[in-house]
Amino acid sequence: MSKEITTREADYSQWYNDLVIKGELADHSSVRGCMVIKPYGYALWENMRDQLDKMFKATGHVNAYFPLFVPKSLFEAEEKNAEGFAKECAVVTHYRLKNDPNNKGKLIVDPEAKLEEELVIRPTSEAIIWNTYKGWIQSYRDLPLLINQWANVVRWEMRTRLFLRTAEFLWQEGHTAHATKEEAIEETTKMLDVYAEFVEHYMAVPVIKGVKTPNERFAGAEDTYCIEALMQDGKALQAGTSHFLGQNFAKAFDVQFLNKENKKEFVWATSWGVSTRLIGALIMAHSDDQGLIMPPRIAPLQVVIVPIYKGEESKPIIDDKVALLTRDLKALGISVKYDNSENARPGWKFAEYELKGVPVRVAMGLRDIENNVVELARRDTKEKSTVSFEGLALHILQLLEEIQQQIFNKALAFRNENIREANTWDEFVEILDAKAGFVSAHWDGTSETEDKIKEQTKATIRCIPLDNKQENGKCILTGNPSTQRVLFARAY
RNA sequence: CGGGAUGUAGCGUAGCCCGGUUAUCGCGCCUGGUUUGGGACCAGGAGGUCGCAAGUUCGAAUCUUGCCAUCCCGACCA
Repeated sequence: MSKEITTREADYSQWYNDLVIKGELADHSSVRGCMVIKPYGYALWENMRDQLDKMFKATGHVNAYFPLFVPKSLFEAEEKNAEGFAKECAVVTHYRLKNDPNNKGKLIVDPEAKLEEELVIRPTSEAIIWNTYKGWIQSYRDLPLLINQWANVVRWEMRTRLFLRTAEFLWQEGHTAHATKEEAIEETTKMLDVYAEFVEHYMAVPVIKGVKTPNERFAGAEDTYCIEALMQDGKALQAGTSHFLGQNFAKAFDVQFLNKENKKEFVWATSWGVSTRLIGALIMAHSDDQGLIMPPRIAPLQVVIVPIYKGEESKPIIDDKVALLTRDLKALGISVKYDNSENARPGWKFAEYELKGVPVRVAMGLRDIENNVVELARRDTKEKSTVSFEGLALHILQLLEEIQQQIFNKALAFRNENIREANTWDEFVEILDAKAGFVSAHWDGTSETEDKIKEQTKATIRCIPLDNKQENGKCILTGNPSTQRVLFARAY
Protein backbone atom coordinates (compact mmCIF):
# COMPACT_ATOMS: atom_id res chain seq x y z
CA MET A 1 0.00 0.00 0.00
CA SER A 2 2.59 2.46 -1.05
CA LYS A 3 -0.11 4.44 -2.79
CA GLU A 4 -1.77 5.97 0.23
CA ILE A 5 -2.23 9.66 -0.11
CA THR A 6 -1.93 12.37 2.49
CA THR A 7 -5.29 13.81 3.54
CA ARG A 8 -6.20 17.39 2.73
CA GLU A 9 -6.57 18.14 6.40
CA ALA A 10 -3.17 16.74 7.33
CA ASP A 11 -1.23 18.62 4.65
CA TYR A 12 -2.96 20.22 1.71
CA SER A 13 0.23 20.75 -0.32
CA GLN A 14 1.35 17.20 0.22
CA TRP A 15 -2.10 15.95 -0.74
CA TYR A 16 -1.84 17.85 -3.99
CA ASN A 17 1.61 16.44 -4.72
CA ASP A 18 0.48 12.93 -3.89
CA LEU A 19 -2.41 13.19 -6.33
CA VAL A 20 -0.19 14.40 -9.14
CA ILE A 21 2.51 11.80 -8.59
CA LYS A 22 0.57 8.78 -7.36
CA GLY A 23 -2.24 9.52 -9.79
CA GLU A 24 0.46 9.32 -12.46
CA LEU A 25 -0.26 12.69 -14.03
CA ALA A 26 3.30 13.95 -13.79
CA ASP A 27 6.58 13.53 -12.05
CA HIS A 28 9.57 15.64 -11.13
CA SER A 29 12.33 15.47 -13.70
CA SER A 30 16.05 15.87 -13.28
CA VAL A 31 15.78 19.38 -14.68
CA ARG A 32 15.26 22.01 -12.03
CA GLY A 33 11.66 23.20 -11.96
CA CYS A 34 10.61 21.09 -14.91
CA MET A 35 8.20 18.19 -14.79
CA VAL A 36 7.64 15.12 -16.88
CA ILE A 37 4.00 14.90 -17.91
CA LYS A 38 3.18 11.21 -17.85
CA PRO A 39 0.85 9.48 -20.33
CA TYR A 40 -2.22 9.74 -18.10
CA GLY A 41 -1.60 13.43 -17.47
CA TYR A 42 -0.81 14.08 -21.09
CA ALA A 43 -4.00 12.34 -22.19
CA LEU A 44 -5.88 14.77 -19.96
CA TRP A 45 -4.02 17.70 -21.52
CA GLU A 46 -4.77 16.37 -25.00
CA ASN A 47 -8.48 16.26 -24.22
CA MET A 48 -8.38 19.79 -22.89
CA ARG A 49 -6.30 20.98 -25.82
CA ASP A 50 -8.52 19.32 -28.41
CA GLN A 51 -11.65 20.87 -26.97
CA LEU A 52 -10.14 24.32 -26.70
CA ASP A 53 -8.75 24.03 -30.19
CA LYS A 54 -12.23 23.29 -31.52
CA MET A 55 -13.58 26.31 -29.72
CA PHE A 56 -10.84 28.57 -31.06
CA LYS A 57 -11.51 27.39 -34.58
CA ALA A 58 -15.24 27.84 -34.13
CA THR A 59 -14.54 31.48 -33.30
CA GLY A 60 -12.53 31.99 -36.47
CA HIS A 61 -8.97 31.38 -35.33
CA VAL A 62 -6.27 29.38 -37.06
CA ASN A 63 -3.13 27.80 -35.67
CA ALA A 64 0.46 28.68 -36.55
CA TYR A 65 3.82 28.17 -34.96
CA PHE A 66 6.49 30.71 -34.09
CA PRO A 67 10.08 30.15 -32.88
CA LEU A 68 11.09 29.22 -29.37
CA PHE A 69 13.93 31.77 -29.48
CA VAL A 70 13.52 35.51 -29.47
CA PRO A 71 16.51 37.69 -30.34
CA LYS A 72 17.14 40.02 -27.43
CA SER A 73 16.71 43.14 -29.56
CA LEU A 74 13.19 42.05 -30.49
CA PHE A 75 12.38 40.99 -26.99
CA GLU A 76 13.21 44.40 -25.56
CA ALA A 77 11.20 46.33 -28.17
CA GLU A 78 8.02 46.60 -26.11
CA GLU A 79 9.56 48.01 -22.96
CA LYS A 80 6.91 47.22 -20.38
CA ASN A 81 6.54 43.65 -21.59
CA ALA A 82 10.29 43.14 -21.61
CA GLU A 83 10.72 44.66 -18.18
CA GLY A 84 7.93 42.53 -16.75
CA PHE A 85 9.48 39.29 -17.90
CA ALA A 86 13.18 40.20 -17.73
CA LYS A 87 13.72 38.63 -14.31
CA GLU A 88 12.57 35.22 -15.40
CA CYS A 89 14.12 34.70 -18.80
CA ALA A 90 16.41 31.85 -19.77
CA VAL A 91 18.94 33.09 -22.30
CA VAL A 92 20.95 31.23 -24.90
CA THR A 93 24.42 32.71 -25.23
CA HIS A 94 26.39 29.99 -27.04
CA TYR A 95 25.77 27.54 -29.83
CA ARG A 96 28.42 24.90 -29.25
CA LEU A 97 30.07 22.63 -26.71
CA LYS A 98 33.50 21.09 -26.91
CA ASN A 99 35.56 18.45 -25.11
CA ASP A 100 37.01 19.69 -21.87
CA PRO A 101 40.81 19.53 -22.32
CA ASN A 102 41.25 19.26 -18.54
CA ASN A 103 38.58 16.67 -17.90
CA LYS A 104 38.37 13.71 -20.22
CA GLY A 105 34.89 12.67 -21.24
CA LYS A 106 33.35 15.96 -20.11
CA LEU A 107 32.10 18.87 -22.16
CA ILE A 108 32.43 22.59 -21.70
CA VAL A 109 30.77 25.52 -23.42
CA ASP A 110 33.03 26.56 -26.26
CA PRO A 111 34.01 30.16 -25.49
CA GLU A 112 34.67 30.66 -29.20
CA ALA A 113 31.04 29.94 -29.96
CA LYS A 114 29.45 32.95 -28.36
CA LEU A 115 26.37 34.23 -30.16
CA GLU A 116 26.54 37.69 -31.67
CA GLU A 117 23.16 38.36 -30.16
CA GLU A 118 21.70 36.48 -27.22
CA LEU A 119 18.50 34.52 -27.77
CA VAL A 120 15.81 34.75 -25.15
CA ILE A 121 13.78 31.60 -24.72
CA ARG A 122 10.21 32.84 -25.02
CA PRO A 123 8.38 33.44 -21.76
CA THR A 124 5.53 34.56 -24.06
CA SER A 125 5.59 35.24 -27.78
CA GLU A 126 4.27 38.75 -28.37
CA ALA A 127 7.66 40.03 -29.49
CA ILE A 128 8.49 37.43 -32.12
CA ILE A 129 4.90 37.34 -33.32
CA TRP A 130 4.46 41.10 -33.68
CA ASN A 131 7.79 41.31 -35.42
CA THR A 132 6.37 38.77 -37.88
CA TYR A 133 2.96 40.45 -38.18
CA LYS A 134 4.72 43.58 -39.40
CA GLY A 135 5.38 41.77 -42.64
CA TRP A 136 1.88 40.33 -42.89
CA ILE A 137 -0.21 43.44 -42.41
CA GLN A 138 -0.41 46.27 -44.92
CA SER A 139 -4.08 46.90 -45.51
CA TYR A 140 -7.30 46.85 -43.53
CA ARG A 141 -8.10 43.91 -45.80
CA ASP A 142 -5.42 41.91 -43.95
CA LEU A 143 -7.34 42.34 -40.72
CA PRO A 144 -8.42 40.88 -38.46
CA LEU A 145 -5.57 38.45 -38.07
CA LEU A 146 -6.72 35.70 -35.73
CA ILE A 147 -3.92 33.31 -34.85
CA ASN A 148 -3.30 30.87 -32.06
CA GLN A 149 -0.27 28.76 -31.28
CA TRP A 150 0.17 25.70 -29.09
CA ALA A 151 3.61 25.89 -27.60
CA ASN A 152 5.90 25.56 -24.65
CA VAL A 153 7.26 28.59 -22.85
CA VAL A 154 9.88 29.02 -20.17
CA ARG A 155 9.69 31.24 -17.12
CA TRP A 156 12.55 30.85 -14.69
CA GLU A 157 10.53 30.77 -11.52
CA MET A 158 12.15 30.78 -8.10
CA ARG A 159 9.83 28.24 -6.68
CA THR A 160 7.95 25.72 -8.73
CA ARG A 161 5.04 23.39 -8.14
CA LEU A 162 3.84 20.59 -10.37
CA PHE A 163 1.42 21.99 -12.96
CA LEU A 164 0.77 25.18 -10.98
CA ARG A 165 4.11 26.75 -11.68
CA THR A 166 6.83 24.98 -13.59
CA ALA A 167 9.83 26.52 -15.32
CA GLU A 168 8.68 25.14 -18.65
CA PHE A 169 5.00 24.73 -19.32
CA LEU A 170 2.67 23.97 -22.19
CA TRP A 171 0.05 26.45 -23.21
CA GLN A 172 -1.72 28.11 -26.05
CA GLU A 173 -1.37 31.77 -26.84
CA GLY A 174 -3.70 33.61 -29.15
CA HIS A 175 -2.39 36.74 -30.80
CA THR A 176 -4.82 38.80 -32.81
CA ALA A 177 -4.60 42.03 -34.76
CA HIS A 178 -7.58 44.32 -35.46
CA ALA A 179 -8.40 47.50 -37.30
CA THR A 180 -10.29 49.11 -34.45
CA LYS A 181 -10.09 49.39 -30.71
CA GLU A 182 -13.69 48.26 -30.33
CA GLU A 183 -13.09 45.12 -32.33
CA ALA A 184 -9.99 44.27 -30.31
CA ILE A 185 -11.82 44.73 -27.03
CA GLU A 186 -14.64 42.59 -28.34
CA GLU A 187 -12.12 39.88 -29.20
CA THR A 188 -10.60 40.10 -25.72
CA THR A 189 -13.91 39.53 -23.99
CA LYS A 190 -15.03 36.94 -26.52
CA MET A 191 -12.01 34.80 -25.74
CA LEU A 192 -12.54 35.31 -22.04
CA ASP A 193 -16.01 33.90 -22.59
CA VAL A 194 -14.54 30.95 -24.47
CA TYR A 195 -12.24 30.25 -21.55
CA ALA A 196 -15.03 30.54 -19.01
CA GLU A 197 -17.23 28.26 -21.10
CA PHE A 198 -14.47 25.70 -21.40
CA VAL A 199 -13.43 25.71 -17.76
CA GLU A 200 -16.99 25.56 -16.46
CA HIS A 201 -18.60 23.31 -19.03
CA TYR A 202 -15.76 20.85 -19.60
CA MET A 203 -13.58 21.06 -16.52
CA ALA A 204 -16.57 21.65 -14.25
CA VAL A 205 -14.69 24.40 -12.42
CA PRO A 206 -16.78 27.52 -11.79
CA VAL A 207 -15.01 30.78 -12.51
CA ILE A 208 -15.52 34.47 -11.98
CA LYS A 209 -14.90 36.65 -14.97
CA GLY A 210 -13.30 39.94 -14.19
CA VAL A 211 -10.74 42.53 -15.03
CA LYS A 212 -7.40 42.96 -13.28
CA THR A 213 -6.29 46.08 -11.49
CA PRO A 214 -3.26 47.89 -12.98
CA ASN A 215 -1.03 46.19 -10.40
CA GLU A 216 -1.96 42.72 -11.58
CA ARG A 217 -2.13 43.55 -15.27
CA PHE A 218 -0.07 41.69 -17.87
CA ALA A 219 3.13 43.54 -18.70
CA GLY A 220 2.43 45.50 -21.87
CA ALA A 221 -1.37 45.28 -21.74
CA GLU A 222 -3.92 48.06 -21.50
CA ASP A 223 -6.36 45.76 -19.77
CA THR A 224 -6.15 42.21 -18.53
CA TYR A 225 -9.32 40.18 -18.24
CA CYS A 226 -9.23 36.97 -16.28
CA ILE A 227 -11.14 34.02 -14.99
CA GLU A 228 -10.57 33.24 -11.33
CA ALA A 229 -11.30 29.91 -9.71
CA LEU A 230 -11.41 28.89 -6.06
CA MET A 231 -9.54 25.88 -4.73
CA GLN A 232 -10.66 23.70 -1.84
CA ASP A 233 -8.19 25.27 0.57
CA GLY A 234 -9.78 28.65 -0.04
CA LYS A 235 -7.01 30.02 -2.22
CA ALA A 236 -7.80 31.56 -5.58
CA LEU A 237 -6.21 30.49 -8.82
CA GLN A 238 -6.01 32.51 -12.00
CA ALA A 239 -7.20 30.06 -14.59
CA GLY A 240 -6.83 32.09 -17.76
CA THR A 241 -6.18 35.58 -19.03
CA SER A 242 -7.18 37.60 -22.05
CA HIS A 243 -5.38 40.86 -22.70
CA PHE A 244 -6.35 43.95 -24.58
CA LEU A 245 -2.95 45.18 -25.73
CA GLY A 246 -4.06 48.45 -27.27
CA GLN A 247 -1.55 49.67 -29.82
CA ASN A 248 1.47 49.02 -27.61
CA PHE A 249 2.92 46.21 -29.65
CA ALA A 250 1.93 47.73 -32.97
CA LYS A 251 3.86 50.84 -32.03
CA ALA A 252 6.82 48.91 -30.63
CA PHE A 253 7.09 46.86 -33.84
CA ASP A 254 5.73 49.50 -36.20
CA VAL A 255 2.79 47.49 -37.44
CA GLN A 256 0.56 49.84 -39.42
CA PHE A 257 -2.15 49.35 -42.00
CA LEU A 258 -3.81 51.52 -44.58
CA ASN A 259 -7.48 52.10 -43.80
CA LYS A 260 -10.25 52.63 -46.36
CA GLU A 261 -9.36 56.33 -46.49
CA ASN A 262 -5.79 55.38 -47.43
CA LYS A 263 -4.50 56.60 -44.09
CA LYS A 264 -1.96 54.76 -41.96
CA GLU A 265 -3.05 53.51 -38.56
CA PHE A 266 -1.49 51.32 -35.93
CA VAL A 267 -3.31 48.05 -35.46
CA TRP A 268 -5.01 47.02 -32.24
CA ALA A 269 -3.97 43.83 -30.52
CA THR A 270 -5.06 41.14 -28.11
CA SER A 271 -3.41 38.11 -26.62
CA TRP A 272 -4.89 35.36 -24.51
CA GLY A 273 -3.67 32.15 -22.96
CA VAL A 274 -4.33 29.18 -20.79
CA SER A 275 -1.76 26.62 -19.72
CA THR A 276 -1.15 23.25 -18.14
CA ARG A 277 -1.80 25.14 -14.93
CA LEU A 278 -5.47 24.40 -15.61
CA ILE A 279 -4.68 20.81 -14.66
CA GLY A 280 -3.66 22.06 -11.23
CA ALA A 281 -6.99 23.87 -10.98
CA LEU A 282 -8.85 20.75 -11.99
CA ILE A 283 -7.11 18.67 -9.34
CA MET A 284 -7.58 21.12 -6.51
CA ALA A 285 -11.16 21.97 -7.34
CA HIS A 286 -12.59 18.45 -7.37
CA SER A 287 -10.40 15.77 -5.86
CA ASP A 288 -10.81 14.17 -2.45
CA ASP A 289 -8.75 12.16 0.02
CA GLN A 290 -9.14 9.01 -2.07
CA GLY A 291 -7.62 10.60 -5.12
CA LEU A 292 -8.41 12.48 -8.29
CA ILE A 293 -11.90 13.14 -9.57
CA MET A 294 -11.97 13.66 -13.32
CA PRO A 295 -14.88 15.46 -14.94
CA PRO A 296 -16.29 12.98 -17.50
CA ARG A 297 -16.10 15.38 -20.46
CA ILE A 298 -12.31 15.56 -20.36
CA ALA A 299 -11.42 12.45 -18.37
CA PRO A 300 -8.61 10.48 -20.02
CA LEU A 301 -10.67 7.40 -19.29
CA GLN A 302 -14.42 7.57 -18.66
CA VAL A 303 -15.29 4.00 -17.77
CA VAL A 304 -13.27 1.13 -16.36
CA ILE A 305 -14.60 -2.41 -16.24
CA VAL A 306 -13.27 -4.77 -13.59
CA PRO A 307 -14.07 -8.48 -13.85
CA ILE A 308 -14.68 -10.51 -10.72
CA TYR A 309 -13.45 -13.94 -11.68
CA LYS A 310 -14.45 -17.10 -9.84
CA GLY A 311 -12.33 -19.94 -11.07
CA GLU A 312 -10.69 -20.39 -14.44
CA GLU A 313 -13.91 -21.36 -16.22
CA SER A 314 -15.57 -18.04 -15.33
CA LYS A 315 -13.07 -15.99 -17.31
CA PRO A 316 -14.32 -16.52 -20.87
CA ILE A 317 -17.92 -16.10 -19.74
CA ILE A 318 -17.21 -12.73 -18.15
CA ASP A 319 -14.85 -11.64 -20.94
CA ASP A 320 -17.54 -12.34 -23.55
CA LYS A 321 -20.20 -10.41 -21.69
CA VAL A 322 -17.83 -7.47 -21.16
CA ALA A 323 -17.01 -7.43 -24.87
CA LEU A 324 -20.68 -6.66 -25.59
CA LEU A 325 -20.68 -3.76 -23.16
CA THR A 326 -17.36 -2.43 -24.42
CA ARG A 327 -18.66 -2.43 -27.97
CA ASP A 328 -21.83 -0.54 -26.97
CA LEU A 329 -19.91 2.03 -24.96
CA LYS A 330 -17.45 2.68 -27.76
CA ALA A 331 -20.33 3.08 -30.18
CA LEU A 332 -21.55 5.92 -27.99
CA GLY A 333 -18.11 7.54 -28.03
CA ILE A 334 -17.33 6.62 -24.45
CA SER A 335 -13.74 5.76 -23.60
CA VAL A 336 -13.53 2.47 -21.78
CA LYS A 337 -10.86 0.14 -20.46
CA TYR A 338 -11.38 -3.48 -19.55
CA ASP A 339 -8.87 -4.23 -16.84
CA ASN A 340 -8.66 -8.00 -16.76
CA SER A 341 -5.03 -8.02 -15.75
CA GLU A 342 -4.25 -10.94 -13.47
CA ASN A 343 -1.65 -9.28 -11.35
CA ALA A 344 -4.10 -7.33 -9.26
CA ARG A 345 -7.25 -8.39 -7.48
CA PRO A 346 -10.49 -6.45 -7.72
CA GLY A 347 -10.06 -4.50 -4.49
CA TRP A 348 -6.71 -3.25 -5.61
CA LYS A 349 -8.11 -2.18 -8.96
CA PHE A 350 -11.02 -0.36 -7.32
CA ALA A 351 -8.64 1.69 -5.22
CA GLU A 352 -6.33 2.34 -8.16
CA TYR A 353 -9.03 3.71 -10.45
CA GLU A 354 -10.45 5.78 -7.63
CA LEU A 355 -7.02 7.30 -7.18
CA LYS A 356 -6.95 8.09 -10.88
CA GLY A 357 -10.41 9.57 -10.80
CA VAL A 358 -12.07 7.44 -13.47
CA PRO A 359 -15.71 8.64 -13.32
CA VAL A 360 -17.51 5.30 -13.65
CA ARG A 361 -16.50 1.82 -12.65
CA VAL A 362 -18.30 -1.31 -13.75
CA ALA A 363 -17.78 -4.53 -11.81
CA MET A 364 -19.01 -7.77 -13.32
CA GLY A 365 -18.90 -11.31 -11.96
CA LEU A 366 -20.78 -14.54 -12.54
CA ARG A 367 -23.34 -13.54 -9.94
CA ASP A 368 -24.16 -10.44 -12.01
CA ILE A 369 -24.30 -12.32 -15.26
CA GLU A 370 -26.81 -14.76 -13.77
CA ASN A 371 -29.01 -11.81 -12.82
CA ASN A 372 -28.25 -9.93 -16.04
CA VAL A 373 -26.92 -6.94 -14.09
CA VAL A 374 -23.65 -5.18 -13.29
CA GLU A 375 -22.44 -3.16 -10.34
CA LEU A 376 -21.89 0.50 -11.18
CA ALA A 377 -19.84 2.76 -8.97
CA ARG A 378 -19.49 6.47 -9.54
CA ARG A 379 -16.28 8.16 -8.45
CA ASP A 380 -17.67 11.52 -7.38
CA THR A 381 -20.10 10.30 -4.72
CA LYS A 382 -18.74 6.74 -4.44
CA GLU A 383 -22.32 5.46 -4.67
CA LYS A 384 -22.77 1.95 -5.96
CA SER A 385 -25.82 0.64 -7.71
CA THR A 386 -26.91 -2.55 -9.38
CA VAL A 387 -28.08 -1.90 -12.90
CA SER A 388 -29.64 -4.09 -15.55
CA PHE A 389 -27.45 -5.08 -18.45
CA GLU A 390 -30.24 -4.05 -20.82
CA GLY A 391 -29.68 -0.49 -22.01
CA LEU A 392 -26.56 -0.29 -19.84
CA ALA A 393 -24.43 1.74 -22.24
CA LEU A 394 -27.09 4.44 -22.50
CA HIS A 395 -27.51 4.38 -18.76
CA ILE A 396 -23.78 4.97 -18.36
CA LEU A 397 -23.88 7.79 -20.88
CA GLN A 398 -26.51 9.49 -18.76
CA LEU A 399 -24.61 8.77 -15.60
CA LEU A 400 -21.49 10.42 -17.01
CA GLU A 401 -23.54 13.49 -17.77
CA GLU A 402 -25.01 13.46 -14.28
CA ILE A 403 -21.55 13.17 -12.74
CA GLN A 404 -20.33 16.09 -14.82
CA GLN A 405 -23.22 18.18 -13.49
CA GLN A 406 -22.81 16.99 -9.93
CA ILE A 407 -19.10 17.81 -9.87
CA PHE A 408 -19.76 21.28 -11.20
CA ASN A 409 -22.63 21.91 -8.81
CA LYS A 410 -20.56 20.84 -5.86
CA ALA A 411 -17.67 23.10 -6.84
CA LEU A 412 -20.11 25.94 -7.53
CA ALA A 413 -21.78 25.59 -4.15
CA PHE A 414 -18.38 25.58 -2.46
CA ARG A 415 -17.28 28.64 -4.41
CA ASN A 416 -20.46 30.55 -3.66
CA GLU A 417 -20.28 29.73 0.05
CA ASN A 418 -16.80 31.14 0.02
CA ILE A 419 -17.47 34.60 -1.31
CA ARG A 420 -17.98 36.80 1.72
CA GLU A 421 -18.50 40.51 2.09
CA ALA A 422 -16.29 42.41 4.49
CA ASN A 423 -17.17 45.92 5.59
CA THR A 424 -14.49 46.61 8.15
CA TRP A 425 -10.77 45.93 8.22
CA ASP A 426 -11.14 43.54 11.18
CA GLU A 427 -13.81 41.60 9.36
CA PHE A 428 -11.64 41.48 6.26
CA VAL A 429 -8.62 40.07 8.10
CA GLU A 430 -10.72 37.65 10.09
CA ILE A 431 -12.34 36.16 7.00
CA LEU A 432 -8.98 35.76 5.30
CA ASP A 433 -7.43 34.07 8.31
CA ALA A 434 -10.34 31.96 9.48
CA LYS A 435 -12.12 31.02 6.27
CA ALA A 436 -10.09 32.21 3.28
CA GLY A 437 -11.99 32.21 -0.01
CA PHE A 438 -12.92 35.37 -1.86
CA VAL A 439 -13.59 38.50 0.12
CA SER A 440 -15.74 41.11 -1.54
CA ALA A 441 -14.78 44.52 -0.22
CA HIS A 442 -14.55 48.17 -1.11
CA TRP A 443 -11.22 49.56 -2.30
CA ASP A 444 -10.30 53.14 -3.01
CA GLY A 445 -8.88 52.33 -6.43
CA THR A 446 -5.24 53.16 -5.75
CA SER A 447 -2.22 50.93 -6.27
CA GLU A 448 -0.77 52.13 -2.96
CA THR A 449 -3.74 50.76 -1.03
CA GLU A 450 -3.64 47.51 -2.95
CA ASP A 451 0.06 47.13 -2.12
CA LYS A 452 -0.51 47.84 1.54
CA ILE A 453 -3.30 45.30 1.77
CA LYS A 454 -1.10 42.72 0.09
CA GLU A 455 1.74 43.49 2.44
CA GLN A 456 -0.41 43.15 5.52
CA THR A 457 -2.59 40.18 4.54
CA LYS A 458 -0.96 38.49 1.51
CA ALA A 459 -4.30 38.95 -0.21
CA THR A 460 -4.41 40.47 -3.67
CA ILE A 461 -7.24 41.83 -5.73
CA ARG A 462 -8.09 38.87 -7.90
CA CYS A 463 -10.38 40.86 -10.12
CA ILE A 464 -13.09 43.41 -10.49
CA PRO A 465 -15.98 41.15 -11.54
CA LEU A 466 -17.42 42.06 -14.93
CA ASP A 467 -21.01 41.97 -13.70
CA ASN A 468 -20.16 44.05 -10.64
CA LYS A 469 -22.95 46.12 -9.22
CA GLN A 470 -22.11 49.70 -8.47
CA GLU A 471 -22.56 50.73 -4.84
CA ASN A 472 -21.07 53.48 -2.75
CA GLY A 473 -18.89 52.47 0.16
CA LYS A 474 -15.67 53.09 1.98
CA CYS A 475 -12.32 51.49 1.29
CA ILE A 476 -11.62 48.67 3.68
CA LEU A 477 -8.17 50.05 4.50
CA THR A 478 -8.22 53.80 4.02
CA GLY A 479 -11.91 54.62 4.41
CA ASN A 480 -11.76 56.64 1.21
CA PRO A 481 -14.85 56.62 -0.99
CA SER A 482 -15.38 53.70 -3.37
CA THR A 483 -18.01 52.96 -5.97
CA GLN A 484 -17.81 49.17 -6.09
CA ARG A 485 -16.56 46.09 -4.32
CA VAL A 486 -13.66 44.07 -5.67
CA LEU A 487 -12.68 40.47 -4.98
CA PHE A 488 -9.71 39.83 -2.74
CA ALA A 489 -8.11 36.47 -2.01
CA ARG A 490 -4.88 34.78 -1.25
CA ALA A 491 -3.86 33.14 -4.46
CA TYR A 492 -1.64 30.54 -6.07
C1' C B 1 17.30 34.13 -3.86
C1' G B 2 16.67 34.24 2.16
C1' G B 3 14.97 30.83 6.47
C1' G B 4 13.82 25.57 7.83
C1' A B 5 13.82 20.29 6.67
C1' U B 6 15.05 16.11 3.77
C1' G B 7 17.91 12.81 0.28
C1' U B 8 19.75 4.96 1.90
C1' A B 9 16.65 -0.65 -4.02
C1' G B 10 10.77 1.42 -8.04
C1' C B 11 8.16 3.45 -3.21
C1' G B 12 8.30 4.05 2.16
C1' U B 13 12.11 3.33 5.78
C1' A B 14 16.17 1.47 10.07
C1' G B 15 21.18 2.48 10.80
C1' C B 16 24.20 8.31 11.26
C1' C B 17 24.72 11.40 17.33
C1' C B 18 29.33 7.53 19.21
C1' G B 19 33.25 5.51 11.73
C1' G B 20 34.71 -1.11 11.89
C1' U B 21 32.48 -8.15 8.93
C1' U B 22 27.95 -9.38 3.99
C1' A B 23 23.46 -1.99 4.97
C1' U B 24 17.62 -3.19 8.15
C1' C B 25 12.57 -3.95 7.46
C1' G B 26 7.81 -3.45 4.77
C1' C B 27 5.44 -2.72 0.01
C1' G B 28 6.35 -3.43 -5.06
C1' C B 29 9.10 -6.59 -8.87
C1' C B 30 10.47 -11.89 -11.04
C1' U B 31 9.35 -17.58 -10.95
C1' G B 32 5.88 -21.48 -9.47
C1' G B 33 1.33 -22.58 -7.14
C1' U B 34 -3.36 -21.47 -4.76
C1' U B 35 -6.75 -17.30 -5.46
C1' U B 36 -10.26 -13.15 -7.10
C1' G B 37 -17.53 -9.14 -4.82
C1' G B 38 -12.80 -3.34 -1.45
C1' G B 39 -5.69 -2.69 -1.65
C1' A B 40 -4.80 -11.83 -1.40
C1' C B 41 -1.71 -16.06 0.45
C1' C B 42 2.46 -19.76 0.38
C1' A B 43 7.41 -21.03 -1.36
C1' G B 44 11.67 -19.48 -3.89
C1' G B 45 14.41 -15.29 -6.19
C1' A B 46 16.42 -10.66 -8.26
C1' G B 47 17.42 -5.76 -7.11
C1' G B 48 22.10 -0.85 -3.67
C1' U B 49 27.85 4.11 -7.15
C1' C B 50 23.79 4.90 0.83
C1' G B 51 21.86 12.28 -3.95
C1' C B 52 26.82 13.91 -6.53
C1' A B 53 32.01 15.39 -5.86
C1' A B 54 36.13 16.26 -3.03
C1' G B 55 38.48 15.79 1.83
C1' U B 56 39.82 13.48 6.85
C1' U B 57 40.99 8.24 8.10
C1' C B 58 44.12 1.91 8.02
C1' G B 59 38.73 2.04 7.14
C1' A B 60 33.07 6.61 5.59
C1' A B 61 25.90 5.53 4.74
C1' U B 62 28.04 7.55 9.44
C1' C B 63 32.80 13.06 10.28
C1' U B 64 34.11 17.89 7.14
C1' U B 65 33.43 21.08 2.79
C1' G B 66 31.22 22.17 -1.83
C1' C B 67 27.45 21.12 -5.28
C1' C B 68 22.60 19.10 -6.94
C1' A B 69 17.52 17.95 -6.12
C1' U B 70 12.89 17.88 -3.45
C1' C B 71 9.39 19.66 0.32
C1' C B 72 7.62 23.69 3.74
C1' C B 73 7.68 29.19 4.89
C1' G B 74 8.95 34.10 2.53
C1' A B 75 10.01 37.40 -2.04
C1' C B 76 8.49 36.59 -7.55
C1' C B 77 4.78 34.64 -10.82
C1' A B 78 0.28 32.11 -15.22
